[in-house]
Amino acid sequence: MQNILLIEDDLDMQLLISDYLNNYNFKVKSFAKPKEALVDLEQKKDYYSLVVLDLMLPQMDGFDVCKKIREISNIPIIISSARNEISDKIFSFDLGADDYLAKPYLPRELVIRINAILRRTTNQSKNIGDFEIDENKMEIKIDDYLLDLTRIEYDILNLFLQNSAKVMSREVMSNAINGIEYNTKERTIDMHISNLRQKIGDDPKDPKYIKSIWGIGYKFIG
Amino acid sequence: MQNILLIEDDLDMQLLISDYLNNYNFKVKSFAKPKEALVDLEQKKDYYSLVVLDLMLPQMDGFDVCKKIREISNIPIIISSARNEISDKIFSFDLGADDYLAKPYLPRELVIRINAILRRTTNQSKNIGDFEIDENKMEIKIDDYLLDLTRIEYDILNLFLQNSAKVMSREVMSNAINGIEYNTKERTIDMHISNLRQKIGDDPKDPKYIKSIWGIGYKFIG
DNA sequence: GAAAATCTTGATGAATTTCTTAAAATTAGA
DNA sequence: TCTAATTTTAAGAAATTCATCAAGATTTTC
Repeated sequence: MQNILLIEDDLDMQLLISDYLNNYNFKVKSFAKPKEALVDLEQKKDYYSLVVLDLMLPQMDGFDVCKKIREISNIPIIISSARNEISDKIFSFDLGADDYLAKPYLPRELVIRINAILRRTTNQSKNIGDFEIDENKMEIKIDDYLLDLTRIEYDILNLFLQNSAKVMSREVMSNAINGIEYNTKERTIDMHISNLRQKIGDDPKDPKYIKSIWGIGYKFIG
Repeated sequence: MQNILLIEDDLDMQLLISDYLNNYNFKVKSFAKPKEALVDLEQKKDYYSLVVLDLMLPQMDGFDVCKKIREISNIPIIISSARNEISDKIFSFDLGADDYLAKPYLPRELVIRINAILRRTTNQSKNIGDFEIDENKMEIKIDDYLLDLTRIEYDILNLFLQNSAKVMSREVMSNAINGIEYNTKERTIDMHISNLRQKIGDDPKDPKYIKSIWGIGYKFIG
C-alpha cells in the first residue's frame, strides 16, 4: 500500500482523484492549502511515496510549492495542471518534477503514471552473488551490509558485478570507468582495488571476490 | 537441453508456444499465475535458462513481475506483449528485460530471439578434444579440471588449441605469443612446454597432447 | 575560503613469473 | 653401437608485476 500526498484546491477534483486512486490500492491524503501540505510532508517524509501537485493554488504559486518540496525531499512529484504550455512543462521539470499531466486527463492515466514513476524510483535492486546493487541509489550491499564507497570504487565494483568472471585489463577498466583515455598510471587502479578489497573484506592473497590475474589485470568472481 | 520458464495467462497461447519450443529442443514450464512462477523461479534459479513473460497478467502487472524477477535473478527475460507502444518497450528495457516481442508474432521469431540471447549469455566456452577454453575468463579446463596456468603457459596452450595438429617451429610460436621475443634463447620455449606438460599430465616420451617434432618444433594433437 | 574527502602517483619490498644455464636424457643417422 | 644434434628438465638468477604506504594534488563539502 502506497501513500500519496495530493495538493489540489478544487474539492470536486480532490474527491475524484482520491476515490479513483483508492480503487487502485493507493491511500490518498488531500490538502487544499499547500502550506499545510508542506508541514505534513516535512513531518512524515518517509510515509509518503509520491506527491500529486496542482499548479493553481491559493496562498502560494504551484512552482514555489514544487521548489519547496524539493528542498526538503526527493519524493517523486507529478504536476497536475490546467495549462498545457510547453514552457510550464520545461519549468516544472527544471524544478525537479518527475512528470506533468495537463488537465483534463483520465484518472486512469494518472494511475499509469504513478505506477511508472514508483517502479522507477522504488528499490530497483539486483542480486549478484553476495552483492546487491541498486543503480538508482548508487548503493551496493554485501550480505545486507551497505558499503560506504567513493564514486570510483562504486564504478569499479559495479563494473565487476556487470562483468562477473570476465578478465579485464587495467586499460579496459579505466576506459569503462572514466570514459577517458588510459592516461592515468596503472598503479591508480591498483590503489582503488586495494581500497575496495579492504571495504568488502577481501584478502588479495586468498581472494573470494577480486582476483588479480598476473600480467593481465583483474577478475571478479561472483 | 535448455529450460524455459513461460509466464502467460492465455492457455491457448501457452500451449502454442510450449509445443513450438519443444520442437526446437527447449523444455518449457508454463505458469498462468505470476506469483507461482516467481516462487518456482526462486527455488530453481539455476534450472531455468530464460524467461518468456507476457505483460497482461492476472494478479500482478507484468512490469512488476519483470522487476521482481530482476531482484532475485539475472536470468534473461523476453517480454511478450499485446501492446506495441514504444513507451512499454523503453520501460521494459529499463526494468532489465533483454528483448521485447509485440504480439502477434511468429513462434519462429521467438525461437530466433531465444537463441540469440542464449548465445550471448551462456558460457562462451569452446571444446577442443579433452580441453575446454573460455577466452573471456581466460580459463582452460582439461577433463573438467581447471588448470592453473601462468600467462605464457596460457598463451602457448591457447595457441596449440587454435592450431590443432599443425606443426609449429619455436620461432613461429614465440612470434605468435605476445611477450616472448625470439631473441631469447631457444630453450625458453622448451622450458615452458615442459612446465605445461607437467600441468596437463603429459609424458614427453609418450605424448598424448604435445608432441615434439625432432628438429622442427612442436605439434598439438587434439 | 578552509577543511575534509577523494584521487593520483612514485617508491618500496614482496610475490610471482620468466629466462638462463647446464647437465642429463633422447633421438637420428652412420 | 656410437656420435652429434636435439630435447628435457632442474635450479636458481633476473625481470616483471603486485600490494600498499605515504605524500602531494585535486575535488567536494560546509
